[in-house]
Amino acid sequence: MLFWRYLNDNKVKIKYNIVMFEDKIKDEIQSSVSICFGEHIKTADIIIEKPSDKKFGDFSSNISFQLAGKLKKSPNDIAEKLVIDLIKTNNFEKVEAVSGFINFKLKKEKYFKVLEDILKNKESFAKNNVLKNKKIQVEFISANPTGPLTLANGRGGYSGDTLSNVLAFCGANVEREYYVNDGGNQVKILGESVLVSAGLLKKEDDIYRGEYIDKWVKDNKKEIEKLKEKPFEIGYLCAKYVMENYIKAEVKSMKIGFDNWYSEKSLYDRGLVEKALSFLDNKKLTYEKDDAKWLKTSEFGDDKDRVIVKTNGEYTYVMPDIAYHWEKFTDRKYNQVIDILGADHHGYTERMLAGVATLGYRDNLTYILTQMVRLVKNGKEFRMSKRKGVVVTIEDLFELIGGETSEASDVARFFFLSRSFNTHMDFDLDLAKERSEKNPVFYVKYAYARTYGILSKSNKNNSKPNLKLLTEDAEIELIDKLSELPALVQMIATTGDYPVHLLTSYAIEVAKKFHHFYDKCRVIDEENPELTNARLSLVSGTKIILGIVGKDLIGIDMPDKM
RNA sequence: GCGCCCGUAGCUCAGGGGAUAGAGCAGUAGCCUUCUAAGCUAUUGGUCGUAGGUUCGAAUCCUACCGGGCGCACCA
Repeated sequence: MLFWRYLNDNKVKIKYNIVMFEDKIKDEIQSSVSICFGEHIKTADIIIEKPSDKKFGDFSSNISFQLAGKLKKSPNDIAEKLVIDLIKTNNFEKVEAVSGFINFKLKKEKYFKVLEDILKNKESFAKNNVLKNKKIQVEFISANPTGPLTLANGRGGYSGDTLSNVLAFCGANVEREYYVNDGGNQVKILGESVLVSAGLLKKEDDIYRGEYIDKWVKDNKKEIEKLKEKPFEIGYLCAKYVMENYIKAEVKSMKIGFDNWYSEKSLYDRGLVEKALSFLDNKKLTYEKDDAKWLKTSEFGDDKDRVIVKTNGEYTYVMPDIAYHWEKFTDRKYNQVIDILGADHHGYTERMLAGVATLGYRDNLTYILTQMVRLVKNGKEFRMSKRKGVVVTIEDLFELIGGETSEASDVARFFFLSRSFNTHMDFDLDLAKERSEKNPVFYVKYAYARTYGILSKSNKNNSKPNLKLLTEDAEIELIDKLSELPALVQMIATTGDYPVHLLTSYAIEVAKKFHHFYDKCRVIDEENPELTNARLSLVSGTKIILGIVGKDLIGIDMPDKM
């Protein structure tokens, strides 16, 4: 009930939802309690929920349980007494007491207003302004430029992209950023790996291997020979190649658009690392010990202080990363930065949060950790052959899913997004490969294609639809489901852990309600143009909502035909 | 040893104080001279890891334990 608890707890008004009746219900309950029992209860203490089972009505209240102890009466007696008073208002078709709960059923015409709003406002139906004037950066993927993107990057990548979409829907000024680690030790290691591949260096451990390195070596023999004493420079060149030919291409095939590709090396080139360091020095947050320089992160929640300048004078990774975040807040002035990382970095996040706390921006930085992913095929973990390198790359994944890249990416996106970040995920290749109703992605896409099919088949009728004709359960339930989107979007953007996975569940639910409606209610009926017109409105509304959730938020293509 | 995450149907996962615990896949039985059957309907299947505690009420919160994953560098 996270969703409904949010609606009860939120301090911000939900822009539009059928739940706008919530406040009215609370007032009515308050007044009835006062009339029936002479007790005053604050509306803030009244909880309205939306029961999962429709037969319990549209809303329910557990107020009787809260009052039972105080009044020394059974919840059901209290509920029954309250119902008699509550039913006097005319908002509800039915108010009843069921095993202590009070259940409310809305009059049907309350739903028509929602559908009118969807048709009138289209995309903006789901938008709101709660993050207006907020400059938010979502940093994600940020994989080292030492090799192609992997499965884990896929999860983080799609999550970051979709979260950005949601934040933008709430009025935020969102920037997507990829931090290119082209300045650290891993670049030198990449350079050494190149030399190993070229036969100019003997080294067994701590090197990268893969076809992409061998290929680059083959095309750049001369250059490598010339720079063989400077592994960092070789690594830098190779990293550039990897960025351009692998990572950027993969990001593009994932249909993710970054606003910034931010270079780590540029931090050094612009002297920002020194600047950040002297800032910390001046604040007396550093000290010398054992010939190294330490940052007092333990004063900010870390379990011990961290070295930022090594004995040999080099920076540890902590220093440029702190400089990077410092720059985000002081120069670029983001109100909020959300970093998405794989769970194997969780030790790192604690350290960085402490590090950023020394700068005074602890509350402006949020880390999202996505748990591990493994591929499963025929019930067993799938592994790549040694020849291509042990890790599964994004390209491998798309190939395994099959079909066109764009479609494979949509499948991958939907699959990754349908699990909460905390779930250790098994990616079911057999289901992903399935191009049928079994695969939830196609289930949702098919619903959209159906709306298009019906609309294109119908004759345009410009007379104002009479929505009151939509009285079937299947119709009302569909509208009800459509009405939830605005609150869902807002909840995802403003709840601490950003549960974007709820979008895919929602898309499936809408598709399900729509398919059900399709089965129960014939839309185009020449004998009954008025009803046809009303139902076409509902189909249009569904198409709008599925379009928003699929295209604008989740970020998959929604085809007109399948 | 310490820290983070997970343990829910045969499988993959939602739900994270409320009413008989949900979905998809797998299984079973039906539905196409009618807007796309890539669909719909019905149905089988669960001691919510274990044991305590808090509560009118616990899958949900607390504690301990048992399983599994991942982290605990002057690597990044």
